[in-house]
Amino acid sequence: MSLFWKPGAEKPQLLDDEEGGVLFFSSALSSSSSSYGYASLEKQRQRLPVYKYRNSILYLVETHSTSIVVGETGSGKTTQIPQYLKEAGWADGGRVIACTQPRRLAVQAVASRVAEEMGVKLGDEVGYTIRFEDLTNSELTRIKFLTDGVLLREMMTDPLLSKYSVIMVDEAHERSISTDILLGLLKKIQRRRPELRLIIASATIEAKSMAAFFDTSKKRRGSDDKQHGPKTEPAILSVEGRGFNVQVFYAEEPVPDYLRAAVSTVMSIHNQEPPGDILVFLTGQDDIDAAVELLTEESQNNGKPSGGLTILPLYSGLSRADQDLVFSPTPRGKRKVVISTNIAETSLTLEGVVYVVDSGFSKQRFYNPITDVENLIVAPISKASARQRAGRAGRVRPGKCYRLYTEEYYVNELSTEGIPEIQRTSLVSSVIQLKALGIDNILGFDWPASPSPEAMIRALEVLYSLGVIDDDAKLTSPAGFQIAEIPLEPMISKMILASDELGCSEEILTIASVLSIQSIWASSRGSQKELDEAKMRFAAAEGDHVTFLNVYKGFLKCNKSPTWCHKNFVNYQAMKKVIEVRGQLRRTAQRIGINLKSCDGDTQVVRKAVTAGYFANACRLEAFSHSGMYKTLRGSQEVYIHPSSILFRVNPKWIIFHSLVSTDRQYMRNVITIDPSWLTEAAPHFYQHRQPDSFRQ
DNA sequence: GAGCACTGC
Repeated sequence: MSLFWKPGAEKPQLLDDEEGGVLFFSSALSSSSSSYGYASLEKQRQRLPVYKYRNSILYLVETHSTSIVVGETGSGKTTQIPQYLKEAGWADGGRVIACTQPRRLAVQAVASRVAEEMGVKLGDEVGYTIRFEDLTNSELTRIKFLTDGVLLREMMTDPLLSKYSVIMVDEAHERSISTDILLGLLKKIQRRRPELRLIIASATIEAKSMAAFFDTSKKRRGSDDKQHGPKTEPAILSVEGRGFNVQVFYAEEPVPDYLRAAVSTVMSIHNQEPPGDILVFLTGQDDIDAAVELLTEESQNNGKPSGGLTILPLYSGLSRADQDLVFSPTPRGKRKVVISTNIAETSLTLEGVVYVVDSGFSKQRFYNPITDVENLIVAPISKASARQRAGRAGRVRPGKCYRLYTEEYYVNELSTEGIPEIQRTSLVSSVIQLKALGIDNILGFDWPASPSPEAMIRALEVLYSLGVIDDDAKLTSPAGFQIAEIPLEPMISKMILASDELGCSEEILTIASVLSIQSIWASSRGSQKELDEAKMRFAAAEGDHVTFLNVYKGFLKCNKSPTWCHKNFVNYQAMKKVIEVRGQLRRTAQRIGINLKSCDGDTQVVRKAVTAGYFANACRLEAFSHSGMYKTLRGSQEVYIHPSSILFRVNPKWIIFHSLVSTDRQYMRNVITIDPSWLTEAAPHFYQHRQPDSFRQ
């Protein structure tokens, strides 16, 4: 540490190439090429821990089909390994080195860093591809960063990924669905392309289980020695990180209320510890808002005026402006406290954090294949998560982590790693993707972690009912192939397909785009009542989907004006995204032969198209229910219209919902009125046998 | 009259 940064001066550019969490200092980023010369960049590269392993890594990649690199935060593996490979000739002869990331932001940030280090223009020799953005040049690009989802899509046109010589799958420990599917498929590709090299890079992975997955040497024992090719047994290499030491403290006794415990822990840190920001991990918006309020109270009773704390919430539902507040520098004499969801564990990196308070819980998605319902449940985190959270305290100097659970609990109760996403979600999208890649035996697919047979069977049932697969579980033609081509949930894609015949594709493309955005309403600002009133200006008696069409129309009519959005409680950023997604879907729709046509306000055909995709979510109002209770036609599950819906308290007799949110009750979000006769029209195989009973008026 | 961890094509 011979370099010191003078307070008040511009901070040096910081770029986290490990967790995918990146903090941009835009001014530093744009001026960096002029302020840092090539030599200093080269020196920076050599100071990274991974530099010592350069030759070992190149040797392993040369001699092994698969290499597993375990590198802790700050090791430099993501930015350096692709460059080492390039320098060693792996990109010669027109070949390309690929490096995948789970997140778009990480792809962009790492690519621009590497381009800068190599002194080339981003998009030439070094490029990246994410949805909506392809900054590569097929002639020039030798190192390509991309999201793992994009690489999966690329396999649809080039199943063997033949242009790549080395594929590095980064952040593999996160075990996202796309990463797992990608790993399964890459293992298959390796058999056909022995010259392909894989690098699995991760922070805390159970390297041995990953190595076992890629180890095909046993089956080939005896022939291995005679072959001149690479060893099929994976190599494992560990690279140390560059983070500072973090001292971990545990609760002496189990904590009855983690919210209060978190607040009092923050207060005692504030009162007893030297300066440094505090990051608190809680589970969700509710918890966080409550903790902010409680902490604000406590800190005001603390003697000092305003308590010396700047307290900020952080979760994805916040507007961009509110999220950006956590990055603003802490005022002199103040201490910043950020109370956050898991978003600060991987997606966002906060500099200046010295203390972490870890509740030990997070919200996790679980899927019930019997009811086909996904739930968000507060559950204990894994040891890997706990370590990751603690590490957030050691980015700028040695830090401290306070765990609101006992050491015994950590050792005995927390699982080593989380449950892979593939075992916690509906498999409908994954199955259709594999089918489209020609993997017909889904049950026999070699997954890094197998999903449950129940979930696989349920996915096949759903796809069959949508007409995506036939009696032999093969993709139908053309419908199945068309639906696989659209990058959305198969139910939405089916809706788009149906809109072609019904002559309302323009409207359905709008609805599909809105449904794929979190929310188009500006919810965090102003009172709830005002938002509700604003919504009523767009309200359609037919339901939320048609209401979305009215908002979209208004947005176009005012020339996409931010002022109009503000006035109408519409989220401007979200609407811009709707336009973007819609544009992409429109191009995809045209490519697969869908006629673009508007139904000019005929909402009946629009609702029929929605029914074609979501018939399984049909509900009927209980005849004598005063509380607005509905029952699903399939399964007779008790459900209620969510208060955010335009049809809340209207309670039409027959409706279809887009999704369920389960809390104390099952709430239907985004509902639309239908005529029950459309159900048998849309899905005769699904509803015919139930007609006598369920359809009585 | 109540609530949406986080990604991604």
